Amino acid sequence: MISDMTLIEETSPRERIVEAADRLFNARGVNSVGMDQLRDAAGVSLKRLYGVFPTKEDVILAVLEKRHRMWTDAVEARIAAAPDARGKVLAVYDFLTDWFRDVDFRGCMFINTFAELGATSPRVAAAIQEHKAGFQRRLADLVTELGGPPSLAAQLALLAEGAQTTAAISGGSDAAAQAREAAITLIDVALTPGR
Amino acid sequence: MISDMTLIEETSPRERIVEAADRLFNARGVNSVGMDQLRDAAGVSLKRLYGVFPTKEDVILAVLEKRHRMWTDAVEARIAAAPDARGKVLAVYDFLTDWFRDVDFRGCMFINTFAELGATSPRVAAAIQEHKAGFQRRLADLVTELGGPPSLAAQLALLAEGAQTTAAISGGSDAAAQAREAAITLIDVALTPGR
DNA sequence: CACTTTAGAGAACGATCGTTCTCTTCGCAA
DNA sequence: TTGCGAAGAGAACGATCGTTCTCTAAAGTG
Repeated sequence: MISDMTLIEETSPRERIVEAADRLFNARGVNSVGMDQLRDAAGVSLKRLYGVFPTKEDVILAVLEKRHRMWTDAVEARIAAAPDARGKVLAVYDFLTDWFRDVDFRGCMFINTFAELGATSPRVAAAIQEHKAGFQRRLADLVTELGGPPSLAAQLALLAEGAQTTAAISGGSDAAAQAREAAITLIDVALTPGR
Repeated sequence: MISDMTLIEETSPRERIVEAADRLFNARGVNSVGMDQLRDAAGVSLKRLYGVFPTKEDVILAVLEKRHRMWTDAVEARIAAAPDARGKVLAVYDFLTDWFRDVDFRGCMFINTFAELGATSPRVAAAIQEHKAGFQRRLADLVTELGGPPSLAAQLALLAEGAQTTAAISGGSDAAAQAREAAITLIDVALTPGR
């Protein structure tokens, strides 16, 4: 025994499960992926799978947590790289542009999962609402730094959400560019002293 | 025999099936409703159900068609009641306001169904894309009447889509009002000669 | 080495799904 | 009345789901 704490040699079973679940859930939806396929994709026995996650709902919640973390980190990296407050707000749409170009993009998993389980699983619904609320809060902070009113933040959030569903359904990554253009207009108007 | 054409005495079995399916699909999602529950809700035998719709996918397509018709009719009624071109564009968001207030509102069924079946059923995916494309075309026509550029129509569509997902997930019908406000701003800027 | 614990492989279980089949009843033409 | 086609009620089927159980091999401990 090398250490008394659990040691991660390559990648832990938990990580492999979450990673495989993320990939499969994103590609085919939550309900279309069975636990057996999860076991095969993760290279883990069913016993261990259920040892780590007692329920499929727990797997889903873990995937959503990971998505939330990666999404937030990627957006924050974009924001941090922007030079000024205005650029920080627009960085959100730059992130969307890159994201929509990803070959694996199949829409926002939070929106998709809410459509599948929102009416059935309260825990999943709450996690999704928390994610969206967190994004809106972050956007509100950025808008406040910019000197804009809270109503502007709400409008910018609508543009981001609309871009995600439009990109998912109609395809094409230009939804992000259109959202960015609209955001620029809304910001300029909100920050113009006259009117 | 009263007539040689099929006579609709009360409501036809087909209508009853589609109406029940619409209500159940909207409330719990497409995959969570079985054909047996559909039979019970429609008051129809399984044999007749499968006689009218050979497949569950056909039921879903029929429900989407009905939704598309009712959605389009309701929006067009709002548009027709507006006095001028600008009001006709804003009528779209007035419709959203009313819609989100409906106690049965559970998000846009097209978005929800795409999340559930978009990756699995090409026919369903195509119907959904056609619905969204039709909305964008109608919006583009209204914007053209207004004298605005096509890019404005795309931006206004993003606001409408974002309002629908936001209202579905975060609840509250104020998403429509926020979208309307943003739309006013975008329209005003696009129609202002200077700049 | 003997023994206990652990974990892997996968069969099995009960539920539910979409779909089909069986059985029975009913309405109606001859 | 007799015979027949249509339709309702619901059992049944095969597949798949989430979850649990069994069996066996391996590994750590005395």
